[in-house]
Amino acid sequence: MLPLTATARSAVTRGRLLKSCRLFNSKTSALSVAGAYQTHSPPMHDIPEIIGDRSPRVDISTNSGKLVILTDLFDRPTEGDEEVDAISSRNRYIRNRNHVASLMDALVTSGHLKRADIILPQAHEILSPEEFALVRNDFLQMFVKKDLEDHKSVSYSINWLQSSVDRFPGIPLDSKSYAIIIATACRMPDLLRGNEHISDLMKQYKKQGGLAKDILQHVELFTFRDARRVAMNLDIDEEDLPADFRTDGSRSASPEDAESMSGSVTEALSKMQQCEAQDILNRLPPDVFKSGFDSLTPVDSHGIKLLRSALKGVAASKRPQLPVYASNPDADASREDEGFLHLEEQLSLLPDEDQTKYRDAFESYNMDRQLALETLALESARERWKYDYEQMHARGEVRVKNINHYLWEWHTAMTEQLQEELKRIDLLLDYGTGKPSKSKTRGAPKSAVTPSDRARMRYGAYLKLVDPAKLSVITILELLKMHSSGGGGVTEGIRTTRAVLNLGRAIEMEYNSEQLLKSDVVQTGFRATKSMLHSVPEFKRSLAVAKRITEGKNLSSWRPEWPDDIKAEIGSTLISILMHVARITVSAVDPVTGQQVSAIAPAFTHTYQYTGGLKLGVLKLHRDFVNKISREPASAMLHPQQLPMLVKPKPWVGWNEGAYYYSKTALMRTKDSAEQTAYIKEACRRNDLESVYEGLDVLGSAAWIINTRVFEVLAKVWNTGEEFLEIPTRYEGDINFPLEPPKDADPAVRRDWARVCKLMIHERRTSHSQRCDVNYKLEISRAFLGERIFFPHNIDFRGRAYAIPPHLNHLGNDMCRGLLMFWEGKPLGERGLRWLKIHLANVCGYDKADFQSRVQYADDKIQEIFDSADCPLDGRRWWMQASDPWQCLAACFELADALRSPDPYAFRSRLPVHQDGTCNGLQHYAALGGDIEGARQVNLEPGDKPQDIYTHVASRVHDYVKQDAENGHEVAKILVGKVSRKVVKQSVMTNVYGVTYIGARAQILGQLKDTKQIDERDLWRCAAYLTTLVFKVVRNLFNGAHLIQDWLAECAKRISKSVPPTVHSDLKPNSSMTSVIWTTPLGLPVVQPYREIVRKQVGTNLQSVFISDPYAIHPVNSRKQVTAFPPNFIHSLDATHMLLSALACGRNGLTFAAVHDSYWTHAADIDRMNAILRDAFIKLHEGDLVAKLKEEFERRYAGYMQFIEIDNHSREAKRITEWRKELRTRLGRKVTVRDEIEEESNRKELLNSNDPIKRAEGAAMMTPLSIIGNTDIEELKMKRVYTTNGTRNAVKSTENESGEKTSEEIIRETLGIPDSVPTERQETASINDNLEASEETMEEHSLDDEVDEQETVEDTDSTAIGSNIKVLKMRGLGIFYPLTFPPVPPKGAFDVKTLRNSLYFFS
Amino acid sequence: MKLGEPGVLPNTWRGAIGKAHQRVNMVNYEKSEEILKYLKLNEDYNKNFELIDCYPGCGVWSRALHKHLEPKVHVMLESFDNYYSWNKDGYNRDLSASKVIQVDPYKWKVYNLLERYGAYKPEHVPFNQINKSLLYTGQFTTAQGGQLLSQFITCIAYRNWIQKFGRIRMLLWVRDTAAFRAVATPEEPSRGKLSALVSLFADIDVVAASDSNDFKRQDTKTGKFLERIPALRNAPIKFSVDDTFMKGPLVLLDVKPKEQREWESEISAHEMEYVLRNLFITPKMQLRTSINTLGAGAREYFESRLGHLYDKTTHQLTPDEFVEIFQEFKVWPYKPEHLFDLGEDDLDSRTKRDIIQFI
DNA sequence: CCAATATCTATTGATATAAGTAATAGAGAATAT
DNA sequence: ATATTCTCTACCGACAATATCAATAGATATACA
Repeated sequence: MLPLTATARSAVTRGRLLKSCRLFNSKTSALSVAGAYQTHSPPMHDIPEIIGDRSPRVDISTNSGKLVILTDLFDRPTEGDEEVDAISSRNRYIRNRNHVASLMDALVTSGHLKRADIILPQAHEILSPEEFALVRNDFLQMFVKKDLEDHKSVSYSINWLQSSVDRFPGIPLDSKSYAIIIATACRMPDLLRGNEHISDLMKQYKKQGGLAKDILQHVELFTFRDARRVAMNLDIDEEDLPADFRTDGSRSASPEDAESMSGSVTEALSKMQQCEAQDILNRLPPDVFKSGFDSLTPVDSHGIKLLRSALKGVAASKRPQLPVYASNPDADASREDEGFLHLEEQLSLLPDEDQTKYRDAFESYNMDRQLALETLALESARERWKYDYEQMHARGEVRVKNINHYLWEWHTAMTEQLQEELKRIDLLLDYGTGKPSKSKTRGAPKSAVTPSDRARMRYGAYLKLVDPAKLSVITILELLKMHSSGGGGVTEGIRTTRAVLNLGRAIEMEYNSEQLLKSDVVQTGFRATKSMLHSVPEFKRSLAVAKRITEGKNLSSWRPEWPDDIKAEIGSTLISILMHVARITVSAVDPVTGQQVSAIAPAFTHTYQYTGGLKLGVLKLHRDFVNKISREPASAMLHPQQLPMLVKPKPWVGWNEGAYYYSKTALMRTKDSAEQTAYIKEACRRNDLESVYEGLDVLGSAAWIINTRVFEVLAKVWNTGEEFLEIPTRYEGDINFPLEPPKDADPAVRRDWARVCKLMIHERRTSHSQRCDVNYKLEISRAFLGERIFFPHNIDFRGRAYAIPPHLNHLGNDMCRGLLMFWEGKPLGERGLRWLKIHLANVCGYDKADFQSRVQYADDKIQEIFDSADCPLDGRRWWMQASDPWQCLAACFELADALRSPDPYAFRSRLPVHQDGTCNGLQHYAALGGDIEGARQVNLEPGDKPQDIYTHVASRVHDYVKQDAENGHEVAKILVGKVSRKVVKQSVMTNVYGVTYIGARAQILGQLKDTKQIDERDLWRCAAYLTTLVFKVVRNLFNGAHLIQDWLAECAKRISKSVPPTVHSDLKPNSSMTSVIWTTPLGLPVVQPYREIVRKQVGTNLQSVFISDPYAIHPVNSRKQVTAFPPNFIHSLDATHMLLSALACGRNGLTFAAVHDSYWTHAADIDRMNAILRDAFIKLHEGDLVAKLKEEFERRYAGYMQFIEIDNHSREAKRITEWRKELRTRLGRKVTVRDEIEEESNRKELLNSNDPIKRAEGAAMMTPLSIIGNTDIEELKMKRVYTTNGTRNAVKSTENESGEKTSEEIIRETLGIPDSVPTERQETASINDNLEASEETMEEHSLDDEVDEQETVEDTDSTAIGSNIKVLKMRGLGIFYPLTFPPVPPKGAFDVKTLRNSLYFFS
Repeated sequence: MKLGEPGVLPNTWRGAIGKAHQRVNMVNYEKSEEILKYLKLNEDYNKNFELIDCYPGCGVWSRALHKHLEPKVHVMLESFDNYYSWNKDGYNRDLSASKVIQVDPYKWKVYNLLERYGAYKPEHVPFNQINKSLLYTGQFTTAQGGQLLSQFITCIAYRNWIQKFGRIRMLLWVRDTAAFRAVATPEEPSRGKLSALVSLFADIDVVAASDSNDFKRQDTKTGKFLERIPALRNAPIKFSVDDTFMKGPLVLLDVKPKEQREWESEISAHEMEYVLRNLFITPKMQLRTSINTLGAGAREYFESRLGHLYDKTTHQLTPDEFVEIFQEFKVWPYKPEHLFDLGEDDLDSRTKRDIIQFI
């Protein structure tokens, strides 16, 4: 048992939240990848305290001896495979531990014990003994419960128990197994028989060597009374009883009390919880409203109402919503929406006592509502559908059904269908097997079990875990959500694979939440017990129970993730059922009669697309329904999972403990990588992530509120259905396709026509998606209007933080950001007002001037600002021209309010003000490299005004262009005066991410095209030319950065091609298993997940889907490892910087939010935040991070072998070759990588032995390494040979038409037709004419220019850096050599501390 | 003179050929003559016709064809430098009334231009008879051959491209991998969309094929269809790998477009493609099931009209039955709003804007 | 009860699918010679 | 072992080709009305 984590947390007051969370302690399950990690302890780097005196020490030293190094990741799959093979069962669909464990869980939980019993042997073979013991006990518990129910006895269970010993040798029954039965035996009506059983079992257990008291140790199973009975029955000494069952004098529980506790503890406690809830309900309002907060009343305290109105569920007093947004909510509603905020504002007028009281009540109230939000949202959606349905029927309006009407119909039909399905599953699971049927044919009987029935037996148990009505609601909501959020790369509809997997996952989540809730009941029960049963020993016991259950939960109920194929089967089953029942009325024009006809059609269709000749399954929603969606508000289509929270998120305490209270959320968004998961779990287990947790908690505890005024403007605009900023027009009706070309039109014409049509479809679909997205955002905003909301955060695998709720969060686009502001207001003060103005200038895009100018900018525009604030839509709409219009509008509101308030400095501002890193990636690079020039360019160095790197690069590039132009460079001439900031910006930015020449050129091409200043025919050459220049300039400017980038890449290359010292399977020569892993200064292990993707086909109800087995470990994709490492490393640093800043801000009482490299806080606190974030950056970079990284690599990959090539003409190479030949003859077979490495490790073992003879033996042994001996490996390594001019392209590309002549030229020439253009050219009049014409002119032009180009390109070498120097690669002899890393590039003279005074570092 | 022997074509070509190295060529003149005799082409095409000859390559087939039929116009379209000059200035320099043009017959535009500049001027002949004023041949023996074959067939369905002049017969050299898809009949394993289209719009014959024995022993997959597909195995004329340059499996297909039938005027080939494409996604499923891929509610709607076909699998459907389905589909009120296959639309914003502007 | 066998099923691996290739260029990996 | 061809081309949030068939391995019932 580990000590409780998170206890040493800082002063952040979490009140009861924290208390309850501690119970959710994280334990790495015994089943996770075993952590045979090595711990070295190099000297600790003494890191001085960070930021502010109130800050406790945060250890940001990377290498302080706490690396998580997991070495046995690769062993397991191999063993597992063997095990699976050993099973050799036809029912091999049970593939892995996860599968069998989850299946057992499902079968047991759903009560299909017979089937579970059949599966059990397989579990026995696949699972480890510990795992199996847990699974068996789970089974036993359910079995004995049934036994008691059915036979009023436990004798069957005892029989089963006995046989179990023989059936599963090697896995003795543990104390819990006995405890389970004994505890149940206590409840047998026949007390005597019960006692017999108890003593028999006890005897047996003792015979097995167990102690009686161990049995009673399982306090969660026994009631107080039963425990006493057992003890009495067996003459167990009082002292041997667990403390919980001792009578220590204070016992006062009446028999009734005790009786009420019998039966399942959980049930009883849940009863109590209800009491408590009732109690809260009764007690709360008077408490809350005592001080005259009557306006709170409309939002009653029973969370559900809020939930309903929030999710537009049934509010009995309200008329159903019109299918448009009320753009100006009526006064009442408005009051209601703003209720909490107004109250909060007036709070300061009250005595402290009342304030505290109010706050407590408010938290408690929100806690309840959060519970409701997380647990009842599905019902709420359903209620809403039902309500709409009934309303329409009551009014007789059934001709045109609205969405909710349909959804209700589907839901009811689907639920019914599902129940049928579940009945069938029941039958199959209970009787489907072991019932021999007869047949006349030889061989296996033609059983009545169809293939689909067999499938049912696979997934049925899982399906039974969630209530059918819930299944149906989830299915509908999930599909609608996926439909609107873009189907995963398909233009129309949803990828089937995505749909089935997501849906399967959603069901699993629901099940897990329910289970969690059940166990949570115990906790809340505990709270109730505390208040109600103070002196009863039962209380103590329940405390122990609660503790045991919550602690044990992680251990005993290893709730394994459902395998993907199961998810797919469940998802596809549900979808097929929905597809079967979901119907809508559609109408169309009969092409023959011309009449309007209508019919009932399925709402969903399953079709396919071909992409590149490969099939792709797609689910489509009927277009009539799609139209409905874009017309009607998203109302009850909101997916209730992962909404913003009403209370502070549960603090993070483990790899899946944090954020929401009633569902598990992963701390890290992993990419289905077992490796990543293993590392993060291990790091959590070792409490390495306290700082990360705390940082995320700070981000999560920022309270937000919807900016009502922005919301109103948005809603108004939305309702017009017109295009507005990024909101596209609402299209309805069919797309107006261009006329199909005549049948005999040229294939090219036809192709172009099809392209145009497809594009129009694409456009339409995109704008629909966008509108849906806005719709969702609006709907969420609307639901939470006036509420204090929180965004729980988690991290990606590099540590960057993201808000979990999708659609609406502050990381979203301009609109999302405009809609959100801080809940808490802080008086601006003088500085705050200034920052507010600067912020306004920033969001207008005026962010490249110095601060004073930005302030001036805001002052100058003050009339516009007022106008925008006063009449956002009816005025001059100045805000709309801003680069971030919605945020600008919000800023206008805020600034106008502030300035107009009697005392602007006292104005309580809620608007988050941003400080953005100026090219943050380069900032980190510059700091890493101590690169003075680079540091200046990205404002690490103090300056009077901000440096804009993009402008700078553009001007340097332009200098070159001018110079070349003067020298007669034709392309340069074209470009003079046309190299703008915008043209180079993207490429400079992406340079940090390792953009290639080709990629950058494409970007520049696009930008050039946009300027429209350059002739089409020159675009390519210009882009190519500019790209080389941009690369050159950037490399010069950030030389230090590039050295580091190269160093990082080189390390990644070596690592990803290295092999661990112990190779367990023969590798293909080029496949390596080592991914790049490093630890951020905050202790987060980052594992690059890039591996070869291996997917298999899995059949489902709809189609077969192609999914990967996430538990298989595949060779790394070393290319991806290499190219992604530099950016990932930098991102892991910027994430660290952000979390450090968050930590410090949190501890200093600032509200803090961040979008990676944009940090937000109240205007008034910007100065403090600026100091904090600078300090954090300095602390981060004070140590030599690159050197530390190298150290870490050297430790982490100690003993790894890298594949290098040495000069095969060297003496050593020749000897190695001979040695290999020798080895080959010795082994009598081909030498593998493994052989060679084994030889080497043998040698090492001998050398390290204590036995001198062995040592001598080792010394005498020959391996490639011993051959190389002390020779400098760098000398032996193949050198890159640079030669001028590659011959590569000389031979290539002769297949093209000769020269650059157009086909037309050639044809004319060959046919001897004069150049005069014939006049009969107009003959093909169609949409093609334009196309063709333009094509031709283009080609003619390029022909004209061709001569020039050849000349100019040849003799301008000023720009062609290295373009005709090719690396000639020669193959050497490959050997394995201990992995080493190149020396880190020398660090420049820049002192990172100087940035403390840099105003524009973040600005 | 026999090509393909060392020395006749310089070995250096191999390395220098680039993509053209994939092109397998018929280089046995006698064999070519044998094929031509078997085809009895001279009954239909004698002197007074034009010949479009794509990728003559080594030029042996072209030469044999030319000598055998003596077309009044012989247009050779050869994009690859070496092959081009080989034909123009070398091996085929003496052919009368012939032009070697260095353009890529892969490109549709080329045909427009050739027509515009009068490289060939075929007569328009009604669709009730084969147009004997034009013959189309070529060696489409790269990996793209299959694509071209498929598109040529589609062109027959649309009666566009050269097929707009009438029913133009085509002698197409393709690889076995391309040929076998086109020649399958209902219920044959390789029956698919292409062969369905072929059987609707053309009579196709395997005239000659490589001898499958030449490819048997190789562990590579090359040429295995020669063995597996009866139509190829039983080709009237067999030739050996030694008859080819670049030694690969080769099949000569004789494609004769069918006459235009009445239903063709009602049904857009676009719709036919859609129906075929979707039905052949699940070739072994009954129409009852597969018809649902045609659009929402298809099964229910067509039950009364096509129910008699519902038990058949797509794989079993005959051309006539397809026509029946086309015709019903044509008048289906609830057909999808468009019939495009939206796959492969990685249209970036630039192209998008261009095209939008164009509209 | 066993043995042998016929028959059935699940699993796995292989193969085909569609159908314009609009361009660019250089390194690294994979495959063929 | 060396040469040629094939592939991919910026990071993260946000993963996904499918139908069909042949071969094979494993399970299970068989001789009755």
